[in-house]
Amino acid sequence: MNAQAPKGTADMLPDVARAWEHMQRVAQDLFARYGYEPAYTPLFEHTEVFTRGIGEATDIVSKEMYTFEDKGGRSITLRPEGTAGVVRSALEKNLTANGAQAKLYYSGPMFRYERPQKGRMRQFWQIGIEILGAAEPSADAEVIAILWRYFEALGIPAASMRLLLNSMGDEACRPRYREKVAAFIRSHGAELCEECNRRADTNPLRAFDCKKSACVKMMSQAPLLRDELCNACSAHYAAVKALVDDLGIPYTEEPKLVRGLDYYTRTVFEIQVDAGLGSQNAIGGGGRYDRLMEEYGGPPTPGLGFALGFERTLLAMQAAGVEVPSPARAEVYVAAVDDSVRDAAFALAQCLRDSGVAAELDHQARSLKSQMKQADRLGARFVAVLGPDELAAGEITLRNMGTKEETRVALASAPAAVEAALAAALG
RNA sequence: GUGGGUGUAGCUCAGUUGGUUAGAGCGCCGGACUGUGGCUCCGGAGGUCGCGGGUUCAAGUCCCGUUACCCACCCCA
Repeated sequence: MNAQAPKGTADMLPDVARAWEHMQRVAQDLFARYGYEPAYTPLFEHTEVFTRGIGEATDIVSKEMYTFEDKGGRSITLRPEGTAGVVRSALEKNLTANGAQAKLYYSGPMFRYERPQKGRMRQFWQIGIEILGAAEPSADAEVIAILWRYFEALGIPAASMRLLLNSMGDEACRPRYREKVAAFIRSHGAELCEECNRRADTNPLRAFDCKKSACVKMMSQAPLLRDELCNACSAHYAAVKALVDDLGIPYTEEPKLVRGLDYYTRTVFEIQVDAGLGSQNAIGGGGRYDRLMEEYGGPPTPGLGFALGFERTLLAMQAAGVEVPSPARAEVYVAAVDDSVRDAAFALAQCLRDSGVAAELDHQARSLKSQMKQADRLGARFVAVLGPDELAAGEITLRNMGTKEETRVALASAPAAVEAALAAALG
């Protein structure tokens, strides 16, 4: 059989998995301080959850979803992002009934059928938060602050991060603006690419995302939503900016930041870095989606959130020279001198582990020398040597790997002696 | 979906104008006064040279195809 992982997937082996767990721990600790609670929704949903939420015309829905029919004839899709499922769940379970507020965070794999490259996978992991039922600008600023602080907490220097901010408007001003952009594209069709011309009908705002130089140039003269926002959106945006200013978090207004999902309203934001990500640059982003729950048939419920990419964030951390903490695999290595004491060594290791000490021992019947080498490699501070001599005397030889000092300790009180020795060595 | 690059030991790679048993470093295993690590020395294990055709007396080395990975376009986390 073919032992290769499918295209666009990657095994998370110890080095990466350790980083992943570290990132999760930092996230859990930080998010909890802001009052967010964990919530895990299914990895797959009814396809409609995504088509209605993300939007039929988006790249994600139109060409990147893993969609299949299950044995019951339902159309199922592996989640390409996390927000849609969380909002669907909040609606199903009535988490925001009677004006209640829900603050949730999650992490897990997302799936998009794309050509993989640096910082872009078919299965990729995201950590995200969502706050539902909160319409005030302070919610926007809180979510932005969490994302910023999270990257800082991981060791990515603030100076290497760029926070982009924009407002997408709402149902009062966006449709009007959309038509203006569509009209602009049609009137300059000759100078824009084919794709952008098509966008005039499907999703005119995406023309701002086009990378072709002619389009970039032309679109830079297109009307900006900033100038078309209704009073309410304009006031909301101003309030968010003022709050982020007060937090001392630097940002750049990017009127062309439109993001790839249709559900966004008002505030959208993205954090980018330049090093380590190949041709990608966004490590996290999000925005407000005040109409999403209604789109699912629920009551009008404001909400917003962010998602950050694990793989990209790790790349950014590596580019910044961040060392992921990695504990020693063993505090004590139990070495058996020969076969006659292996069972006793095994029992000793278990005893140490039961008392809370990280203990390792050999399972390959290796020589004592090889076991010592192994102990060194694993970073063990002590080796408990158990041989026929020790066993006969009811003792072990405890070797301090740093000082090479050896002391005889009673086997029966080994755990306590080891703990004391470890405490002394560390203190 | 399109384009470019690369596929040789666990890892990083070298393999000359096609020519005898395919190499190095690191890692791994064992040994260097019979029960002891980090340095050094010695020895050892480990490779269908991505896969399939073709050219040739002879191919890791040339040609064709195929596949995988990487990178880029597109888009996004």
